[in-house]
Amino acid sequence: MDVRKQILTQATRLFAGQGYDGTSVQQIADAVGIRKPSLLYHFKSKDELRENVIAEMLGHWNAVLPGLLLKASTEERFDATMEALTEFFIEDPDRARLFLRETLDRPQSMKAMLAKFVQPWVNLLGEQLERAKGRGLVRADVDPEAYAVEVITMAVAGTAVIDTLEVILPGTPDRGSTRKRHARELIRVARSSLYTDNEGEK
Amino acid sequence: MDVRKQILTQATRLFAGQGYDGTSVQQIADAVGIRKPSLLYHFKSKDELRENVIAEMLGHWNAVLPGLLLKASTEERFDATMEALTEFFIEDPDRARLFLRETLDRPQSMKAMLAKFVQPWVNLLGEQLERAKGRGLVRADVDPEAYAVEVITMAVAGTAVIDTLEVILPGTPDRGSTRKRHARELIRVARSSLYTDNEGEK
DNA sequence: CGTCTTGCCTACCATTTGGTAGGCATTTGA
DNA sequence: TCAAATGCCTACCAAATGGTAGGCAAGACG
Repeated sequence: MDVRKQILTQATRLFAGQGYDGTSVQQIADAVGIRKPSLLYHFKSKDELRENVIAEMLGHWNAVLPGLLLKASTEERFDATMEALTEFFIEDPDRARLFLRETLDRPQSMKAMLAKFVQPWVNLLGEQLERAKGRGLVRADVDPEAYAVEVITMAVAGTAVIDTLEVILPGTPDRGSTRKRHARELIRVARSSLYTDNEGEK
Repeated sequence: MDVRKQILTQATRLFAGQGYDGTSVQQIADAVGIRKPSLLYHFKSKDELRENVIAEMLGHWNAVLPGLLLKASTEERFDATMEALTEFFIEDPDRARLFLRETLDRPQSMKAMLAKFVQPWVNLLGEQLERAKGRGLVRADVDPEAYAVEVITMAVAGTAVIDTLEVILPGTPDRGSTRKRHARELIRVARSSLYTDNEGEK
């Protein structure tokens, strides 16, 4: 079972970095250190391998996300959700790249996945935000679901491309601090555009 | 010269939709209605075709952007820049998808491009924002360049994937209105997270 | 007129692609 | 102990890939 895991790891890395079409089964086998047919013994086809790579990432996601979203929305600490979301992707930017590529390459299947796993939570969050709006906690002109979409996009895409976009940031010493700078500003933008000024800021 | 243009158009469409590696020269030729070697008569290689597709998009960009950024920063209407940026991509989402794919697929060459065409403008904007901060127009905790990166990411990636993410937005009637909803919230987020509350809001 | 260039074509090529057939050890387990 | 399953291999395959060679018609032009 160890080899299977290695294949998944290498496939994830390569798919995230070069895309599905840009990666050959041969390359993955080379990275693992086995022959191509050995790889195809573990995964019947390249497509099945892809599905397993995605499923693995979804597994991580689903293990963490629901609890977070629920906790955040009941306690009305919406920004905590987003911090956790950001952390999930920053922890391993390959996740973000993979997710983004899948969205670009297979929009239809991604729609199905989003409808199943993400939409219910966003709707729940939307209701909570709508209520918080009534109490003056959240800005009146926020479009809750659209806001969620923007923030998710910012977190996923931002993390996927930050290492490339860092050339824009002047005088940032190393990669780690660039990522931190990105994470901090992302959270600041998300928070300050959501809460009314007297509240959300502590 | 008409055929050449058609090739570029179809290649742009297909590269944006399926990626460079996911698109074959044959497919592009089919879309144009010519044979593969005829296409390779106009562009010596697939890679040269790609370069021309990118160059064409960059041409549009460079014709519009500098004037906008300059105007916006001298008049201190920073949000106007961002509205224009958003419009540029929403006008043709293939641009956003192409741009995003290129960033994922060829980060090195994208870095070079960004350093040359985008970074100077972001730095200029950064200085302006820093000054505006001193005068209490812009929030004190804004990281100007990081902010620009977040907003650019949101505009490009958001537009690239909005048609897929729309399943998250409940009860949006048609594609056009989903895009409008995205554009409005994007601008709201960017604006309200930049300006201090008494100013930027009219 | 005749030659040259342009633009497209058919025919072909080597290489790489995802995938299969089937053999050969090693481990499992009745 | 002996057969079956496991895990990896070599050898192969058809199809598709990016790209080349070279022909052929039509317009440009001295």
